[in-house]
Order: sequence, then C-alpha cells, then structure tokens
Amino acid sequence: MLKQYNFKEIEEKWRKWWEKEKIFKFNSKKKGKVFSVDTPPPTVSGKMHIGHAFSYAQQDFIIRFKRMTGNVFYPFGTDDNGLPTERLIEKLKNVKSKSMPREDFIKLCLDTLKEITSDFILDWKKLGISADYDAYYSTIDENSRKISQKSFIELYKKGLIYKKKFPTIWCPECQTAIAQAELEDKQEDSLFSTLKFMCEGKELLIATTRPELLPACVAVFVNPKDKRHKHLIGKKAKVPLFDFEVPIIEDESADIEKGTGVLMVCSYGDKFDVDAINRHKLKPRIILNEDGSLNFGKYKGIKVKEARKIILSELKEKELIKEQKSISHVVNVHDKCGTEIEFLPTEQWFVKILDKKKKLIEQGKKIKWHPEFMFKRYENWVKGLEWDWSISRDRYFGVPIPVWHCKRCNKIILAEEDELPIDPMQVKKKCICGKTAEPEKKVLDTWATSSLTPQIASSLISNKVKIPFSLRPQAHDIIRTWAFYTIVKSLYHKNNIPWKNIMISGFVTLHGKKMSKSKGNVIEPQAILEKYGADALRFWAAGSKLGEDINYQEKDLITGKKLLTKLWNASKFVIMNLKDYKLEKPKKLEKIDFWVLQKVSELSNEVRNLYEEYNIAEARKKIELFFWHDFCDNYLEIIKNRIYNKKGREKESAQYTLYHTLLTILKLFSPITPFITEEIYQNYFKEYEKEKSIHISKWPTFDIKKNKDVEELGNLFIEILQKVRKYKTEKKVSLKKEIVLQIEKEKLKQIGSALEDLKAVTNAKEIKEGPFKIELPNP
RNA sequence: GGGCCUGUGGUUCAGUGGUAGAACGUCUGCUUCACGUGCAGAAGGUCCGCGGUUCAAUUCCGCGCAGGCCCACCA
Repeated sequence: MLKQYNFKEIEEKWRKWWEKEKIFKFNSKKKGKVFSVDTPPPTVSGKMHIGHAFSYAQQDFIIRFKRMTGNVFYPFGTDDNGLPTERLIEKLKNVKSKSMPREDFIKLCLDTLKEITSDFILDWKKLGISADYDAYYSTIDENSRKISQKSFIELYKKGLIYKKKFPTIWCPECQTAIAQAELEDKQEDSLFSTLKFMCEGKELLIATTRPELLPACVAVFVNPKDKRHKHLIGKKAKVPLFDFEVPIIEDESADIEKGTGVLMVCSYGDKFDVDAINRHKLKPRIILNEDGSLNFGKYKGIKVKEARKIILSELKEKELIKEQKSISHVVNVHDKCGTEIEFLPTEQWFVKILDKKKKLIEQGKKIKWHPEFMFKRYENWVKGLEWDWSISRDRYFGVPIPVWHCKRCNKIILAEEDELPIDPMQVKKKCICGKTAEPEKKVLDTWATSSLTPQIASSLISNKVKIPFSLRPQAHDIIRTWAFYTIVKSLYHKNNIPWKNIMISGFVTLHGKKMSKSKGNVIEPQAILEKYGADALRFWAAGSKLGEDINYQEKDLITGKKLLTKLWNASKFVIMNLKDYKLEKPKKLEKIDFWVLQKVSELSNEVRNLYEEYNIAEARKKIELFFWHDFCDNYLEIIKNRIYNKKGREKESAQYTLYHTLLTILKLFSPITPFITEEIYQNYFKEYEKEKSIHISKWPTFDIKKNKDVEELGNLFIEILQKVRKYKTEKKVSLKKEIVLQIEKEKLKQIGSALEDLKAVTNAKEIKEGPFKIELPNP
C-alpha cells in the first residue's frame, strides 16, 4: 500500500485471487436465504460490447450487495448455438454452412467455440462480474441439449407443441423460418406502381410495391361498400403481363381510401395475404424458392429484387403501368442479417401461445419488474402477437429436434428420456409398423433452449435452487424474446413464474444515438478498461437510473477515476494514522466522533434500502457525498489536530472512528468498485476482520442510538466551520491562517467539549464569547 | 396510427406537493504535515408550453410541442 494507485496491477491481482480462492463459489450450506440469479448467457460473439459491460455491471451491483446480506447463486453461461453462432463461425472461418456437409459444419462450430469462449468470458471477469464461473453452462453442451430436448418432448406430449405446414416468416438469406420476435423494421425506398389489370375489356387499376408477385396473384379484393367497384364482384380480373384470370371477391378488408381501393392478393406478400388466402380458401401459387429466387419460366433462379426490376421494365414496355411514384416505406427484415423476409409455406414446429395470451400477461403481472414500466413493454408485445412461437430452424448448429417421422403411417416417434441428448440423424428408429422412420433434420431455435436457463442453471447444482429464481437481469431489447419465452416455458413446465424479480437495463448511447457497428459510433469497453479500469467503468454504470439509457461521455469515466484516487488517498491517510491503534472502543467518544459514527450508521441503513430497491444511482450518490464531503473535507480536517498532537483517549476516539467509518465506506462502495475496496481491505482491515474478502463480509450495522443533540451539535459545528472558510476565502488568505473567533454564549454551550476540535480546525487563536464574529488578529 | 419513456443551470443527469441539486465546465482565491487528480468560495435555472386539481405544482391530472424506443402500416 501507500504508493500510487495502479489499477491495472491491482485489478488483475484480485481478479485472479477471487478465482483461485473461489470467493464467489456457490455454497448451499452457507447461512441465509439464497438469492438466485438467472444470469444472462451472452451470445458468444468474439468480444464483450459496451452494452454488456453496462448491464452486467448493473446486475453485479445488486448481486454483490446481496452477497453481503445473505447467500447468492450466480451462475454463468454462454449462448452459443443457433443462427447467431452459425453466422459468427461463417464469418470467422469464411465458410457457408449450407455449402458444407452438416457434420463438418457442426464440428467446425464446436471446435471454434472451444478456441474463442474462454477469451470471451475473460472480459466478464475483467469487469469484475462476480459470477460463480464453475457453475458454467453452454446452451449447446450435453446437459443443456438434454434439458432442451426433454422440454420439447414434454410440451409435445402435453399438446403444446405442434407441427404444421403453413406459410411462415422466412429469411431467404439464412434460409430458415424465423419467429415474429426476430423481425426488425427497416426504412426502404421503393416504387409504388399502379398497374392495369383488365376486367371485361375495361382497365382495373391496382397499386402495388411488389409487382414481382403478380404471377402469384390469386384474387382481387374490393370492398362491398365501395360504389366504384361493387359491380365487379364475382367477375374475373386478368393479371397484367401474365395474362391469367383471378376471381374478384368482396372483402371488407379492402380499404376504400387506400390506393385505388382495389387490392391484389398474392401468395404471399405479407401476413395479410396469408390470412386472406386462408379465409377464402384460395389455392396459393408458390413462386418463391427457399433462397428467395423465383421458380418458374424465364425468371427461374432470379432473386426477388432483380425480378422486380425486370418485371417492372416489361410492364413499362407494354404500357401496363398507369402511374408510378417513388416512396419510402418500412419493411420487415430479419434482425440477424437485415434481409427482407418472405412468407413461404414450409413445415415447422410451433409452441402454442396465441390461445394463452391472457394467462401469459397474468404471469407477467406476478413478477416484480424493475423499473415497473417495463412490464408494459411485455404486455404490449404479448397483446400484439399474431403467430404461435416458431421454434424450428432449417439450420445445422442447434439442439436437434428429438423426433422421427414414419412416412408410411405418418406417425411421429419421440426419443425416450434416457436417450437424451440425442441426434436423430445419428440414430435409426423403426415405426411400430416396421418401416424405418425418417429423422427430423431441423434444429431448435436458440431461444427454445435459452428460455430454459433457470432449469439449466439449477441443474448445475443438483437442483438445490428451485424455480422461481430470485432475479432475472437483462436488457430491454430482449423482453419480447428471452423474458417472454422463459415465462412461457416456466408456465408450461412448472405452472409457475420463472423468477420473482426482473431488472431491466437500458442501452448505452453516444450523443443520444444508439450505438451500432453500422453507424460506426461504437465505444469498446476493452479500451475503457485499458485506460480507466474496471472500477471506473463500473462507477460510471452505477450513475444511471435502472432502465434508463445512458449517454456515454468520457468525462464520466474521469469522474470515476478521480473518486478512486480520492478513496485511495483518504484510505492511505487513515491507515497511516492507525499504526498505533489499539482496536478497542474508548470508554468515551469525542462528540464529533460520535456525530460521524451516527451519520455513517444512518448512511449504511439508507444505502442498504436503496440497494434493496435496485436504486443504485441514488446509493452511489449518497455514499459519494458522505465520503467526499462529510468524511474527507470535514471530518478528516477536524481530527488532524487530535491525531497529530494528542495522545490517549482523545486520539483513540478518533482512531476508533476512523477505523469503522472507513471500513463502512469501503463496504458500501464495494459492490460498485470491488477492486479498489478489496485492495484497501486486504492491505489493512483483513488483519483485524474475520472475513477473507470484503465481498463476503457482512453488511455494516452499528449499535448506536440516535442522539438528536449530537446531530444538532454537528450541524452547528459545520456551519461555523463553513463561515470561517468563507471568510478566509473572501479575505484571500490561506485556510490555515490564524483567526480570532467570537461565538454566542448559547452556541458555545452547545459546542461544549468539541470546542477544542473547532479551535483546531478553524485555526482560531482563541474563541471568545460574544456576538458571532471572525477576525484576523492584528499583525 | 397505437404503446411506453424522456424534456430541470453551458453539458450530462439526480430530485421533490411548500426557498431547486450534483458532476463536469466557467470565474476568484488558497500549497510544509492523505490527495493541486486537491481545498475554499462564486456566477449560472419563468424545472418544454398551456390549462386543471390544491392554500400551495417543477413535482399530481389533462391537452399540446419536441426527442427516443417498441409495435402496426407495406394494396
């Protein structure tokens, strides 16, 4: 100790020591109620990003606090299968999964993950995330696969999972079905063309942005209330360029105001088309392949966007376009790759959710949301659901769906529980009819597994922690996926909520804008760790209200670093002056000492309540204000005289106060800045305190009865001190300049035995009785 | 179009039914004895606008305006 504070050296030292000594290892025998955390398993992606750093830091504050008031189960996992992982591996290894043998690609994924995962996790450790890294899972490991497949089988048996051939949301880039939750908006420029359909020799105008779907047109809708078009109902319309006829049908959904009031229905332009075609039992014309290319005639193999151009120019050539204008509209794209989605009828597996919306909202209500308004986002999402949860993906690297189909009798054969985990591609099964069954090739979407993280985490410790867990921490962007799906699974499997509390972090923005790689406004946490250290980064993350976005500014990290320096220097001073401290409580405490102990005791309780309420920012502010101003600027100045010049009880009283006040400050700060507080604790307090690490020490409590007189004395004392300081500043003299002080009789009486302290800290030559007055002595 | 969030000194943000706070920035001053990465002091705000409830509104309610996020709109 007692040198310059070197965060790099110190943070690395304690990170390694915590790990070696297993300070954060879960111990089911430890006393106290277990606070269990359904830790978010980050998607393996090479590097931690700033949003991770922000939200994991926020959850770690709560968890480190909880550890000081009880027992904690804080596992750690990585989410490393499914589309995001496939895309990562494709990028890292410059391959395409669909152009490789399935087995080879899976092996490449597993091997690559082995290479990169430990480096990836290291970022979390560097940030000081106090998880039990031994309680580790990967969402593709054997145990997770088993739990995930078991869940599939259970839900299938309960009739909550079904398979259906249905036009579903399809990504032509990733060539798989995806779920509603994976859609994103994207603003796109487009041409809005009014085309000439024909009906009984007359032009029938229909506007569209998707002329390439003309060959998939199956009907034309008009509104029965539309006087202009009513007479057309029941007749046929001829599709321009392709010259086939489709029925004109009355349907209320045709908006009289929109476009020309006439609407073409294609298989499939959007969700509306899917519903319309089902409603009228029309026969779809499927013109798209799975890779988004057209499948017929001279357009064979041409991708949608290219085909659109060709068809438009052909329409133009034949003068079939009445009118055309450029518009900008919003289209749905796949969140993983930004590709416009299509609707393709494929056979997929779904979890029933649409008929349980009400129940799912009720479940959400039973959970305590921090902040509360985040529940609304959940509720809105559930209310707006239009599809059952599509869980199958036409990909390779995921948890296999543990079923076989018999082509002869159309039966589904489920894997037995004791075979799990199983890859149906590797195991032959016979149907009872005797025929060899076909293995299911599709895999489960990654959310189908990560929605089981409470079960997976619990299984790591022989299910010693039950569902519901105490807390799910996560960011708000995945309420509609991770939070929602976990609530679904927990309801279906356990008829329970997955956790009692959910805390939701905001985003990190830069100049008010969301950070994103494409915008190029990304700040990397690794660079912050390098320059300012984990404690400073955490201190920054502790400054924002839970759920609110935080606007990144480098100056906030400088503020954090300054706080750490101050904490270091103050501790240095205190410890230096505790060399001859006898560890005993003096028989009688000086009044000012009692005043500070009383304050720190109150602070400890307040901060405890704030942490309990997830109000980290307020807790940080309270500790900071007390530490910097009450403790450093005032108290340390006041007791310097007694420390330097006195002996015996007067000094011991100050030493006792210094010891307990500093230790308390360190403990209160320790959830936020774990490294520096551990360093100071280990350097001095460890010798006298029982606990091996400050992070497993008890939350400080004081056996102090609040004394109003002492509080008033303290306030008066500080008021006088401030007046003296102001006087000296205005006179432009040093704060150490000697003065003569005059104080009213009443107040002198109140100050009583603290007069000596007052005299010393104001450097008063004498304190006289009389109307309040400050004077510089005559030269 | 619907839902939610935000709007407070130059900047970033706390906060409260009764004189408005912090950090940074700015200005002035102060260095033997933890820290000048410090200490002391100061300047700086019709708390987005308009209504309503109230003895009292920056705070509660309603309506606007502005920004953000999510959803819907893709004829």
